[in-house]
Amino acid sequence: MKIRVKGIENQGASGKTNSNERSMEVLQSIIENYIKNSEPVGSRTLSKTIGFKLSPATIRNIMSDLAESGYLIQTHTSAGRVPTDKAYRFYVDSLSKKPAIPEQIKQKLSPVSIVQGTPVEDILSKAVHLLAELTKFACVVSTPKQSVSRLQRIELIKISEDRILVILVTKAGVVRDKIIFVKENHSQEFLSSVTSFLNEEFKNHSMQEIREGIHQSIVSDRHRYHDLLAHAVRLGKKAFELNQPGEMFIEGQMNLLLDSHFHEQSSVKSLIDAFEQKTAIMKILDESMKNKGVHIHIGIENDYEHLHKCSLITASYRNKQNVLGSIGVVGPTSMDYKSIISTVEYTAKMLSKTISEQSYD
Amino acid sequence: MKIRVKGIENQGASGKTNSNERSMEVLQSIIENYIKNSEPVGSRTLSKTIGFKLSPATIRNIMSDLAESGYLIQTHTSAGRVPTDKAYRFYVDSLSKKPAIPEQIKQKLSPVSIVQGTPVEDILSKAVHLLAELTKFACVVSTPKQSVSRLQRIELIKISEDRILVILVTKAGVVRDKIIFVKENHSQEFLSSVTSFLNEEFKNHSMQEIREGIHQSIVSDRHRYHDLLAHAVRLGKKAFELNQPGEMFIEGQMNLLLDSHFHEQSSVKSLIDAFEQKTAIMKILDESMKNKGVHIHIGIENDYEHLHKCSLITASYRNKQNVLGSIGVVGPTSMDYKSIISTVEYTAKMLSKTISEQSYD
DNA sequence: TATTAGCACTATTCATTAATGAGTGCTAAT
DNA sequence: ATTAGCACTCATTAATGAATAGTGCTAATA
Repeated sequence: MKIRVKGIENQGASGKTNSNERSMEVLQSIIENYIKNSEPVGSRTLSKTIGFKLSPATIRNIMSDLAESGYLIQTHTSAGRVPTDKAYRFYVDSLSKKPAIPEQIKQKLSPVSIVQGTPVEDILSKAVHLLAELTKFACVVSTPKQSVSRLQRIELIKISEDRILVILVTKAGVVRDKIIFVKENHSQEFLSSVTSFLNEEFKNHSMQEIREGIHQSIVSDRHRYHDLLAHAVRLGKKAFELNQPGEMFIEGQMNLLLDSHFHEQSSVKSLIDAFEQKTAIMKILDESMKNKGVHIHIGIENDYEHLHKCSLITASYRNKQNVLGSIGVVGPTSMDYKSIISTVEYTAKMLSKTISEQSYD
Repeated sequence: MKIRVKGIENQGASGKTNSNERSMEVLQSIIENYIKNSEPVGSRTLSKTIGFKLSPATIRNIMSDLAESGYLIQTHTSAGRVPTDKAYRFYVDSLSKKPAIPEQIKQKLSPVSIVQGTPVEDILSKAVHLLAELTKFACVVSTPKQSVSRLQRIELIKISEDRILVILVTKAGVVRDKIIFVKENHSQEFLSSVTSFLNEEFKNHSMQEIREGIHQSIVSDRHRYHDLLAHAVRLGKKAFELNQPGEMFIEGQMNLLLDSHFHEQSSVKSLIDAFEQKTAIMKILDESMKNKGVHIHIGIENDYEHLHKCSLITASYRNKQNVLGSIGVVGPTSMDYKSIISTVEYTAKMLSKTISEQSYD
């Protein structure tokens, strides 16, 4: 039986790091070649692209090993090799220095291009649009979670006898509205006093805290306030109740169709499903908020089956106080990770900067 | 030279309405057949589907005439015939009685399924989502134009020394916000008095009127109000300045990809462009607000070249007072007009009903 | 001992060809 | 006016074979 150093994995077992490093380099070349041309790469081609430092035969041997270790697959006997998700993971993990952002992209993403006073939603929408334009893939951005954002101001506006318009303004600059229905016919003056009570009491608290704290207020402070203010708290409870699920903007879905990797009928159908019920992507965006930096989900790593042929690159954005949401790219597993990663990262950074400038504190 | 009754067009010229009616029926059958199967329809097939009332040969003659009059084309010599946009126009115009809406659709679109107190944007988004689900095409809806909608309430909230958050609530139930920048450091009390002045002055007026009238106020009323209120009007002017361009929600773009008619690379590219720069579709939606009922734009009738392979079915929605916007479907020219038309119509109706119930008057 | 050249083998792709079939247009018969 | 019949056209399909790109293995080589 022939003994061979088997690619990257068992570098510990065999002392020979040399042949191993070479395997890694070959794998990297294969991946970059495939990313560039979207075609299975063969030994001869590869030998050429690395400048004939290794003969096709040698490369074949290495490739064979890499295939055995699960980094490459062949679509058929006489075809070249294609990187697996495992290969992409290796590739991404071994990426160290990020490429410089092209000046053109920098300019497009410059926060200057956003008019002062623009609502946060519009900024997000613009950012995700730009990202889609730059990456030529589908892009998503999640709107700031209400629960974490801090109250800047609440307004209660009487609309009719039994309807009150609630407007919540958060420090992040997000305005949410909702109508609540009430049995009592409160006067606008009464509502105004409730408003100032709620503002005094809860300004700068997060929605989460408010929702949890408001019941306490009722209990502990009941004796302090007269009956009217008990009413007020009940009203406030209703007002803060709106726990909006958190939205998501999608842009450039159609870009994916131009990509050769999604030409097969089946994967198109998958993508449609994935975007249709947005929960899976939303979950990934949420997850991305928990840690700093860029997050990368490659193909099969995604829990959601319909995304098995996609990779997602996400990064969170924030204002001075809090992480607010995430922005990201959805593309084929063979996307150009190097440039996409840095584009997403830069976009998120600019987005954070812009929003921080617009934030109310 | 052979003389023949040439299809539908010259029915005035030849007294023989009989053969003409038959042409129409044949054309109708061809269209419906094509809509159903998306395949060129031949004389034999058609003879079968209409129950052998006419022989293939006769049908061939009729078809030949229809082709000459521009209602049918052949993709190649030995293929069946395909309806032209002109044919669809004829077909649509001759549609009279609408089919009953299936109970299932009625249920899905029932306004009951919308929670009370939902912001208008959310209602629109839900409606367009449902429409896309029902029609399996791409659907669009335009948000209420600000200019026509009437002011319910304006609020000015001090955010920082130089920033004021303006919130406009319209009678249609739309809430818009914007930050304005000011040089003077106004107190919140001052802003409150400005707020009540503006509310008193402009409640129930359309944004359009307000924008036009506010300058007059400055001129004519300057002597009536002291200096402080002149300030107020200037502030108001800035506040009402925001003439948001009117947005559009798109849903189900991906549905179009599943449609066989858009499989060719070129038409996909066209569609992407069409949805990318939304102005063309927006224009059609705007146009649709001017008249009641369902509007139909078939293929080549669209001004915008990228939409030449699409038909748009639109209908406006309204509250009790005003027409607010339009909702519509974008699909292939060979869509099932009968059912799509009635679905769009019904959706618009339900949407109007829902919004009217939510409206603030 | 690692590398490489050489060769047999395999599977795809591409162009060519031929058969099939759907459909038309025309002419003559009804 | 309608229809049957027939020649003709063109797309689609399947089959064939040549060209091509690739592998795996073995033996020669540095």
